[in-house]
Amino acid sequence: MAVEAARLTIRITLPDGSVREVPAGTTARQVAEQISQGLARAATSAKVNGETWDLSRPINQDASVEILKEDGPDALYVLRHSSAHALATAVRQLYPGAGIGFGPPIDDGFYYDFEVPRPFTPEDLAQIEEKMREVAKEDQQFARREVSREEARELFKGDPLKLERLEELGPDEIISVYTNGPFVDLCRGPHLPGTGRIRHFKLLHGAGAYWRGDSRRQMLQRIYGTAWYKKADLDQYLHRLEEASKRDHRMLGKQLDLFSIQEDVGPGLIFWHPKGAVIQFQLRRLIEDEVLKRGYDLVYTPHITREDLFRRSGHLPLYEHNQYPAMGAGAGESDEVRYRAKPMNCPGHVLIYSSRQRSYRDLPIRLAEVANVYRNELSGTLHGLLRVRGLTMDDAHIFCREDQIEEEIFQMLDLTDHILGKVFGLDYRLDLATRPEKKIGNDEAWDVAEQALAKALERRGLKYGMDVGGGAFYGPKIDVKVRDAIGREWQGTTIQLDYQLPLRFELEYIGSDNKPHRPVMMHRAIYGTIERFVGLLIEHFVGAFPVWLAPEQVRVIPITDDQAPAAKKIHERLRATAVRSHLDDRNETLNYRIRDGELMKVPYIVVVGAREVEQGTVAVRARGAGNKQEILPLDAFEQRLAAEIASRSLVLGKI
RNA sequence: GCUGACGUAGCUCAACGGUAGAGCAGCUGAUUUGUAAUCAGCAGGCUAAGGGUUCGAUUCCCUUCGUCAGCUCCA
Repeated sequence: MAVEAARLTIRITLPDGSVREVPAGTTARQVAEQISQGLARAATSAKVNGETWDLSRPINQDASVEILKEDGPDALYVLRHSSAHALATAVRQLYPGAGIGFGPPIDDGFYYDFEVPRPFTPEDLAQIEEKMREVAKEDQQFARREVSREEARELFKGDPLKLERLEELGPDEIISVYTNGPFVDLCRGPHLPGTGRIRHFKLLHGAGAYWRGDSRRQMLQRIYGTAWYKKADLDQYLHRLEEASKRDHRMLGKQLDLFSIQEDVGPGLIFWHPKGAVIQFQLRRLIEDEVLKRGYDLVYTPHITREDLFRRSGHLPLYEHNQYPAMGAGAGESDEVRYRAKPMNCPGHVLIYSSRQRSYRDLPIRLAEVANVYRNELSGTLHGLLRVRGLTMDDAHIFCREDQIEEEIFQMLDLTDHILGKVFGLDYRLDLATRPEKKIGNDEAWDVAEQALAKALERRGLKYGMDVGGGAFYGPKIDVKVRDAIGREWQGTTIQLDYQLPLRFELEYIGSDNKPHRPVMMHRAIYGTIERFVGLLIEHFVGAFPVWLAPEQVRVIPITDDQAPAAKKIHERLRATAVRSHLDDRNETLNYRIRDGELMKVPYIVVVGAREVEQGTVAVRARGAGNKQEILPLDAFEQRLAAEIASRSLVLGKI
């Protein structure tokens, strides 16, 4: 204590490496003012020894200090955090009894959760936004204060949600509260100097949200908003939201006539129209060809099975909430027999494995099946193709010896990269998901399994994140998150290790020691599900598929009826070489038909006029190329097209 | 499943509690087109379904189904 008191000055190191000696207790704002008034005005917060701090918080020790202006993610987080407080301030003024939950900054914005007797209506939101503008105009200063636990309890005695949070703070944690105008919040901070810096914001929507994210607890009313330092940034963000909705696969699916979901049949069940079915067909072909090259065998298994199978596998009762209820027995069977639609293929593949004796020489056995399964997903979670109840998994199960695990995982990661990275050009991110709360099997087995996955990932030199508690109930997994063009992440590929099913089904192989051993089992799906994958592809390509995947690859358009027979011949010749060609000889203008072809995102429009018929050429218009057409002999076009399809080129016109 | 909003022609959208409309698509005819919408005519609806209030309901209320956003869950 005596030593500290003796230190009247501290050393502040700035980003450029320069050092300033200032009195202890100097704030970042004072440091900024020393540098320049302009910097002080532009400052939003500061990085003190790597932590984001309020400008007004006294610095009492030697520190590195960086003044944060309005650019950069940290400064935006501060703005949005303060915006959340301004929102809560407004809500508290309009609804004095409102309980306050959490109000954090998030990507692109912020939210705050309120406990109110009646949910907010859109009109309420407009009114709240108005009030929030007043709060911003008043430029209420944010004041940070550290308080004792007792003091905090007193401060928030009317806020049960805050009290609950308060009691979770550890004994060593600093309890800080922030005050702006009439509003006090238990909050770690940091904040802007005042609400006056919150200028360009918009409340987006309200929604229910469970307190603490727990569906057993009360539902609070969450208000989402976005905030930016510059008006241009706000406008750009709102514009981006609009653009994003234009590439929504549900809308494009309708426009391009790819698929439908019909109320008469039920939610989450997909009708693949001819054009969408083409895409599914190509994906099936691709993966089936590829796994055959990689030593898998294809199998087919029943869609319904006796429910005892799922009892033995452990799906019942653990996974029952996701399964459709049991249906009755087949004719002639006992009334006590029940059947279930399969939610997963693993038990079926296990039965193929166990249908005969296996030798260590047979392993690994890799069984693949592009199969439909049915899962009774909660209605509120369904979302176009991205979350459905009738799923088509490109599923496979690998049965192998312990010493083969790492190599098999390694190979699966290679297959994943081949399909996602090379063929489709998608960026993806890996997560290692560990044991969940609801699980089967003991912790020792989980330890071994989790380590095996980590080892394979590391051997491949892949970066991965941890998803603690995110594993399947039967084993840990490596999940692949695919980012679509809008930036949202979806789980696609999944690679799962499973020690449980082999145990439950008492799987065996005869080892070189002539004794029975238990194989290890792995589950994996590269696309994840065809539905989700196609949905992602639609959004990724904005419906403009590469030629090999395009439902309609070529549209042949005769200029007048005189060329219709010749155009028909060209179309039929293309179709005979398995090119997906369509003839558009409708009684419409050329412009009309070109426009229609472009809107349907057909890669190549082949125009046939009198000159082309005479010379045996075609006038090819590539999608999106405007009126830059290319005239070439039909043979040459055919060859180029064939090469482009065969190479699965992602870029139009490139082989 | 939960909270809220929404559901009108094939699609996108209008219509104070007072006879349901438009554009596109479709059909018929004219037109025969050289690279993003030719013209005219016609047809298209138990306003998601069911119940209620009312002289009268697309409009107000209730129930069910579905969609959307978010939460929870998940491929």
